[in-house]
Amino acid sequence: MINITLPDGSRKKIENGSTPMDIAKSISEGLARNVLCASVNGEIWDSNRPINFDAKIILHTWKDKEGKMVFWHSTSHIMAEALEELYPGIKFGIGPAIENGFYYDIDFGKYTISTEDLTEIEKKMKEIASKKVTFERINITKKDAISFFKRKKDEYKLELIEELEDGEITFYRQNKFTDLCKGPHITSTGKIKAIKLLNIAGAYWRGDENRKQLTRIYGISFQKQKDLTEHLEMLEEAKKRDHRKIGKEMELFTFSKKVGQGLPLWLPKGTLLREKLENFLKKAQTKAGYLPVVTPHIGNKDLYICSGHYEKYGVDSFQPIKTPNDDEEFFLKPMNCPHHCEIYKSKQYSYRDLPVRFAEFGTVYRYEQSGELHGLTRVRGFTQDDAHIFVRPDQLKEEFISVINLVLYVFNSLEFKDFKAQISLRDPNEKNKYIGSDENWDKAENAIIEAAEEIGLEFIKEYGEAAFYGPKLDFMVRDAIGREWQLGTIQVDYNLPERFELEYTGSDNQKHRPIMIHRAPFGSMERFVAVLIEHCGGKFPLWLTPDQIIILPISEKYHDYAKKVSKYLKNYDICGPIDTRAETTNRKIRDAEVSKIPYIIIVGEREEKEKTISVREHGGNELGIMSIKNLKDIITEEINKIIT
RNA sequence: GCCGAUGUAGCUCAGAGGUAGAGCACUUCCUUGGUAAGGAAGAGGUCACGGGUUCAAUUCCCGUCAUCGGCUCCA
Repeated sequence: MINITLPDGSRKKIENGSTPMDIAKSISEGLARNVLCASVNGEIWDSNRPINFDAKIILHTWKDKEGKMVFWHSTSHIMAEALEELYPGIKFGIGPAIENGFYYDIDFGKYTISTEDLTEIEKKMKEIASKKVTFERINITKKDAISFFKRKKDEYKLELIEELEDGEITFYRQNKFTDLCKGPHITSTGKIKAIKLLNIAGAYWRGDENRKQLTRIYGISFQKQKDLTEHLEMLEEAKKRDHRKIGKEMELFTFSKKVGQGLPLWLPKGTLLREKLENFLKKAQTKAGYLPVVTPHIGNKDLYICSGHYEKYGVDSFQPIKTPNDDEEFFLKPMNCPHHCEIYKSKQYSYRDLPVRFAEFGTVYRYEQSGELHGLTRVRGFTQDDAHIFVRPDQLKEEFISVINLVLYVFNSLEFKDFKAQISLRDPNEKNKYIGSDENWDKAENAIIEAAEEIGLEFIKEYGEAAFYGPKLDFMVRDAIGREWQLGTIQVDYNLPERFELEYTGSDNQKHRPIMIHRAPFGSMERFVAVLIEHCGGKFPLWLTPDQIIILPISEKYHDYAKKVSKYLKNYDICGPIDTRAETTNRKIRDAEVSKIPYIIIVGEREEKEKTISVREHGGNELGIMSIKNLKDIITEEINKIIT
């Protein structure tokens, strides 16, 4: 007999060699039906694999990430089997589960494959799944494993095996398909009831661009058809909310081949939206003691040699702009911090002056690889809502806390309710990758962690994700349809103050070095607007939307009255067009609804006579006849609720 | 940058070796309307760009550029 402990702390004695499935059955039939895999002393485990030692057991179902991952991983094996049947002789790379589904990297050799083929592969997969066979775990010696894949002439698997220790190698087999795999897998292929292959892409073998590019097929699977339908609907919804599509429809921004790839052009409506965001943050920053600064778009080469960026990013990233006569070299600025350091240096500071906070909506330019550009989320010229804060070491934690609070204020105001924080720390094994002393790194990392803990911010730690000059705290927000985006960032930097020899005079009358905090709550205006568009599907909150109202005169006779209404509202910064087309009212209403304007104002004979307006909210809710002042009050009150 | 796909009117897209079509939008006219598409007419395209094959290329081939899906990268 062995002892097992369940997550609720309860203990059970079971027969040596029992499986997680046996344990599930002893709890309930329902659980046994749903269990997909288990954690055994923290190791992920097949539900039909015997346990012969005392262990802590967690049973995983579809509800757990582990359950889904195993389910999807098993589906990728089924895809591989289907592919091998359809395209004999192909070779396999790796086929893991990912956040939403699975993929397999395949060397198709002589075959070419396109999206049209996916339907047939799916069909084959369903056929295989419906056979309800088990995934069989096979322990195999390294020698036998090698000879197996030598027979298959699969150099990719052979390469993987080479790196494994003899004795720890396992194969998994379902039907005729056998794969190198450490598992675990679900018990029966029959659990996979709904499969969808999503797309095909190229992927380098082992992520190395110097090695062969394999064909990657992405897919997802579910236990119920209904779940697949829902997932596909979510993808549809994401497509509808795509900021590139909405940006075009709502005339927010555009791109031009002539201007250049990755260089967004903000249209009037987009600019209005962006300026509202900027003003909102400026106001909050003023309250928090930030000082506005403005710096030019280029900087002398010496500036970047001093900052160390030139050395780090080198001639590849920095193409010089040369002055005609005296041979000076300038660079488009890829970040604002060196400029801000020089602003700091322009005067002397006492310890009483700190923290000093310089804020600038600074536009920067970075050469992103052409294949990486994507709408507004990845561009070559963008504006950071940047600020650099210079603090004394004893102020670091406190200032970090107030920056976190500012970021949280921004997210709350913009209805991003669901977010998490990631603290990026050094890779403890590769400390030489970073600049700055060990001691400073420790201090900075601890300050961030303590600050986050102090205000009760939930966070995860990621080792090896820090910038080369310091640790950071990034915010990931979850949007309305569940996707995660990285937005705001706060970074501690001991490096630049050192390189720029920044100083303040302490109470001891000695020179001391400040610490610098880089921070950007939005990250970049471009990226943030993109995420905001997708979060709200183009239906912006009232205080941000470029047009809050649209006025629809019933006929031409009421155009003058419409203009009066518009003028009145404009006095209170309530803006929007008048639809003067010779169209029916129904038509104008429809178009106004499609354009997502929050308030539709209809004026005709009655309204003109009574000096009123008829108001309808976006979505169809009629507010009825009211005075113009009444609507003004409704709108200003709603806006004031957010912007306090 | 790499692999693959795509590029036709302002937008969404159809089409074919013999120099182009729809819907929406736009303009004009008729209609003067009451809470999600009134009617008619018109205008609008070197078919991304540059080569090649051909009697003939927007269509086939090659290259370039851009976009999309990934990979790699990201101060």
